[in-house]
Amino acid sequence: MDSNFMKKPSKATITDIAKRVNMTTVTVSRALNRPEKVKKETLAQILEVARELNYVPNAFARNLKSRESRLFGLVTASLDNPFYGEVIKAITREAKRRDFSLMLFDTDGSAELEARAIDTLLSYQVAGIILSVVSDEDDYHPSYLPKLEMAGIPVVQIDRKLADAPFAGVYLDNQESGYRGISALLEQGHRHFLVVGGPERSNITLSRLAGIRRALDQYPEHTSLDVLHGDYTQGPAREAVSEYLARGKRPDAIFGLNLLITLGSLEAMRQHGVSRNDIQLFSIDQVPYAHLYGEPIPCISHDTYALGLSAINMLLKKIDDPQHVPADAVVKGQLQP
Amino acid sequence: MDSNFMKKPSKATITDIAKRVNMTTVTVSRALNRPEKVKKETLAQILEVARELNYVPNAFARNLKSRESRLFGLVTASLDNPFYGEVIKAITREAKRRDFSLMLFDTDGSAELEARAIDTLLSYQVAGIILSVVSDEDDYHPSYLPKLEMAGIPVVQIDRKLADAPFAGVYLDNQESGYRGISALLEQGHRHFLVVGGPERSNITLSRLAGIRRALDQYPEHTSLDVLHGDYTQGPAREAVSEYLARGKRPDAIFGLNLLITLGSLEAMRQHGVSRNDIQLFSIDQVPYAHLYGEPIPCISHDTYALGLSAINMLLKKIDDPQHVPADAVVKGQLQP
DNA sequence: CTGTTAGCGCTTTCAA
DNA sequence: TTGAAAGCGCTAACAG
Repeated sequence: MDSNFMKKPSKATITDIAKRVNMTTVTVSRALNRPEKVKKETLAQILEVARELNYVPNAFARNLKSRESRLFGLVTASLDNPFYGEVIKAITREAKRRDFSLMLFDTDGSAELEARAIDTLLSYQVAGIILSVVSDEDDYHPSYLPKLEMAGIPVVQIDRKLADAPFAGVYLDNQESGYRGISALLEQGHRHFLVVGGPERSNITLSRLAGIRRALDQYPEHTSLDVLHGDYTQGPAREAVSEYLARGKRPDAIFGLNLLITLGSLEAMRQHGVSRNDIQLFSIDQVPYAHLYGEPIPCISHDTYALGLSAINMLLKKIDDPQHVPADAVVKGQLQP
Repeated sequence: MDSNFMKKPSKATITDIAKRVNMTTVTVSRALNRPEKVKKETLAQILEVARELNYVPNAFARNLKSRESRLFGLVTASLDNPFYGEVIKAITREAKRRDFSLMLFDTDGSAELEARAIDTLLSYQVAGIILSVVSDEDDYHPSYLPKLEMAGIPVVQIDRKLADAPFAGVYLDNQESGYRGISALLEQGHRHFLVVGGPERSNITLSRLAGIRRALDQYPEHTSLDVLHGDYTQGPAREAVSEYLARGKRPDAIFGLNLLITLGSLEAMRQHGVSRNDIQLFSIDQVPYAHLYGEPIPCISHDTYALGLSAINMLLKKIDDPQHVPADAVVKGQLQP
């Protein structure tokens, strides 16, 4: 091929340092890792030369030998979904505290990219993985699963649950959120609902819908329910709702089963000149900054920072004690405002 | 097929594969990397065994030998700042396309964490770094700079420019944005302004202010300008503006020099019962979803996706052709609405 | 306190 | 088409 012209900016190694101080690499390695095991003067000398040469340890060499990495992997379908903002914050903070670094992957909703991400993470011998899969439908059986199980590294799932994976996870209280959301709307006097969810077979959507149906079934008065499905993103939700409104439908309230769906619904309402006085809007997940704009959108909000924290702590616990068998955790929602 | 009784799933290596097919590691390695250089049957055999054993290449061993990594580093002060959402999206997408993985660091505004992030990236022999530093003040001279230069790996800065670093970058058109923003407000008839910026000595803030002052100086009528400083985050901006309003000050318009500052200012206004009819609000950077809520906040918006794209492409070009000396790029703002 | 030896998993000549 | 030998940078185990 080509490009052997690339000058290799030969980085300083412990061998270079060793030569300069007339010691062996072993001593240099020790000086760098267990300073107390080296004579003070030697140590000082080595450290100085190291600094002089801008020495940076080679993580690859170190890991190859020690079989231990300080790396976590985080895989999500969309890093830019505000829902994950706080999650990521929590995870990076805790990882940092424990001196781990993070490798982030945005799978952009693609199962193939998800598989690639897992492969890469595995090849980097990560100490643990936090995983939010692209689909939580029952028939999603990612091909990497056997590999991942066999690798024997701790995995914690968040938000979306893989149907048949033996990993613990942190999830939302989906049924309950649906139940409480629709109940709040019922209390306000609304009777006719449009619920906009994710994919028809997504378990999260199914659970939330189950909660909603449970509340409606219990309710003594007559109610009605229409349901639209999308893919948890804004565009499809907007289109579906827009088409629905175009058909002249006017429910009392629209219940978006996640943040982006709600925003998409709101867009559709605006397109059709429908105000939030005409149709009440309700969301699962809080719309960022909404409170700054006047009328906030009522919702079941989730403490996503806590979710991230819980996940990373499960991972860390598992790493500290591999015997430990973590149990699933659930983050409960809170009715806003 | 034989079942697997191994309790400890020690990872398979090419040595394991080699044994199973009665070949050497060399052949296995070749089969995996240059399939065309291996006899078809051998290849098929090797690939099958590899799959059977759930083989995953060890990136560390590979890199140690080949001195070439498929890793990028991205360092920013706050991953959860919406400003970076699209930037990250663009970068992850392009990196993915070229089969690079991303290591993300959130320095949380701490110079020390920034230094650690760079060290880690260097130790992982990353192929390139995209860097948005914690401070763009002239006297910020991070200690890692010599190390980073010496490492000789491509670095592209974004948004915030390190005063004395020899790296190219992608920046915003700060002076111009200030100029155009205040001009828009002047045209609307506003004359008395409060500008809320970042740190007093931040070059970005200085540039934007310079643009603002230039416009005001040119303006024939009498105008006035107050300036408050914060740190580019929401809390301090809110406090500063709140205190300002508490003193009874009522400018015609408040100009927030970035998104979080504007949101903080808006919070302060709400605290003091000041509506956006009383005081016009203007921002640099677009407030996400604001248009969905009615009255959007007028602003100079920046195409942050383009910014990220530009940065990653500079990096890739530099990697493809190390001779290439990239020039700084500037992303221009756009007046909204 | 310091050195010797050995090897992690992989790739790279060079040779067959 | 395949293999033998060597070594990337580092650290563990055992001497001394």
